[in-house]
Amino acid sequence: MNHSSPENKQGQTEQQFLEAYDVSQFERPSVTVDMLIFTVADEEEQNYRKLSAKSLNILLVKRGDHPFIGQWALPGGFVSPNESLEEAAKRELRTETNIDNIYLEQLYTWGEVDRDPRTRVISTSYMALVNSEALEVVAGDDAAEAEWFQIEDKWLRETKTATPDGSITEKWFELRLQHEEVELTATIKVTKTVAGRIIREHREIVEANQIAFDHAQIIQYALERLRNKIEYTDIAFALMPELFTLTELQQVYEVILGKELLAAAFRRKVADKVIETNQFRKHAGHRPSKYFRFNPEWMDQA
Amino acid sequence: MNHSSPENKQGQTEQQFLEAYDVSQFERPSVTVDMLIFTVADEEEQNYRKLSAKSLNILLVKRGDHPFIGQWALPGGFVSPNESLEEAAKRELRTETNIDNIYLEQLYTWGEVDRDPRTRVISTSYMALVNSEALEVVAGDDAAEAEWFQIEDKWLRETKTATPDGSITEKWFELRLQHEEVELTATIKVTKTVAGRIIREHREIVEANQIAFDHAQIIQYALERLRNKIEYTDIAFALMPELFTLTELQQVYEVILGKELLAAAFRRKVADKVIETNQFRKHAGHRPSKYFRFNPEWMDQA
DNA sequence: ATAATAGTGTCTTTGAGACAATATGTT
DNA sequence: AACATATTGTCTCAAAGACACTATTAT
Repeated sequence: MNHSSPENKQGQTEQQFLEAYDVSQFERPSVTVDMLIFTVADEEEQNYRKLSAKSLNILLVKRGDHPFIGQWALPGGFVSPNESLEEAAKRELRTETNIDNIYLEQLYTWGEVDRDPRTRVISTSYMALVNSEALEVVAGDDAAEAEWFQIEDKWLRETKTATPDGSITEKWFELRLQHEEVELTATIKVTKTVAGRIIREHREIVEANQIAFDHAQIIQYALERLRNKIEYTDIAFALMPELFTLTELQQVYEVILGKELLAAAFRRKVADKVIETNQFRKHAGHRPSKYFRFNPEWMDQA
Repeated sequence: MNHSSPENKQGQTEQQFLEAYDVSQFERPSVTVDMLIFTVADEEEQNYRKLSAKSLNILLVKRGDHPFIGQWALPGGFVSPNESLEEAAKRELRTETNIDNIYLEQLYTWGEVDRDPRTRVISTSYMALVNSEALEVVAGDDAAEAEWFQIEDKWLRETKTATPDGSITEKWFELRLQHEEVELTATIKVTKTVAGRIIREHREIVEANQIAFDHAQIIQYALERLRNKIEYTDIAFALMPELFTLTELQQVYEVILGKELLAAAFRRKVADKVIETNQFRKHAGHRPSKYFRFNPEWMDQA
């Protein structure tokens, strides 16, 4: 990359320009990262031989200061001047989970002017997926309380209105986050506008109980992304331990998609993505199931 | 949302806290938006009865000042304190195209520490799609030169290396942007790492000629997103004029996907998404083709 | 008449859904 | 033996790919 010799209209070379550049000439917002750390966990054990159900969980921290004091929020923090966004995300992840090498993906950047009452804050959200065995490793040295909340994202209702050149579809979802006795809820409205050939989507919090900032909205967005991506990528395996049965894998798909799948078709679909081992999950009160591992040779659309 | 009464450890109510909040306590980066404005245009007319080929184009502006003076960059600018990210993107769009109601989607936020030599700049990129009829409406009052560059994204080569618990796949792409006599090129390396069950992707500029900042990388990322999304959403129609023939629609898919499609299958696939009109495209030296329009009632996975 | 595209019919292949049938350790 | 799940086989249906065939204009 050569960009040295020429001068600008003020007759400055690039070096002169950069030396004279006044960093403070524009007002700048604060920038933070928010972490959506998901895992799939077993729910309480049932009667003696049934399989335990799975649930999708997200890590939240209790706010110890204003604003939204006492409410629950996504873990996160400010991006320092000398670290990239992704480095900041990884740093937050380490602080919260002590786990290092896990799936991390940038989700979206939230930039509404008044999303934080303190000052202008622009926040980039990252989604991390950790496998259920890591679930115990909660919260590092951080003073804040951190807990796993069980997620339920319930479709409530939908309206569709005609407009001159298209339509507006509004969908309401109820997000319910639960940890022991604590239950957080929020209602989110997703608006899809078709005008001419142009489709737009907009997300908005109708009501939030004990969920800080716009985080209910962010969580609901992440859930939708997760549901989409699990269908055409291999992220599901990031939620699995090293060895797993195909039924466990299927349960993970089911809890994320929110619907039941047929075992036969499911097994056909994942057949290429897993490698059979010769170990078995035993002592379960029924036929033992074979353990599989992820097949790293598998490549989507290779 | 109630968050009023309680006090924090310093005994402040929320109101007291907010009044005392020192905005300047953290160093803050600059935040910008970068616009990826795409359109599909006819290439020069061929011999008397052949169809004209289509090409994918992107709008770039020539830099009039350091850094990267004289090179070409994505249009964009700083986000002001009183506008949201999306508002900033729309404002930039208006400045560059004078078009208002077009497809706009947030793509990704780029946060490497040294991506701008002036100061720490975090940039959120937005992708806009404009229909070919709007192509003439280039560059508003902005002093900068703005031009449409024809895009070619060529796969160069690929290497795959085994690691203890997975593999590393590197793909090289050559991005070539052309406007009349001006030709910009860049080589981008996309690295896909499989380690255990975790897959990561990383993008990096190997070499860039006359493309400013990390913008070659951003463009290549946008192209990949565009290729993906055209397969499972209706964004293609945002690139079409009000009325279009099915062959034109197919050409748009082909130029974005970079491969030829079979007409019969293509027509079946889009059949539900379009509405037949009774107008025809004539005087073409061959059988006239029927004009269609987008069917706004169509809903993916309704 | 001919070039060149528009548009349809149909055979094959592939993959998903449905569901029946078989297999097997634990209590 | 009975339970509860594991695993496979097969029929059906829908969508995609391949390709041949028919239709229609301007020159």
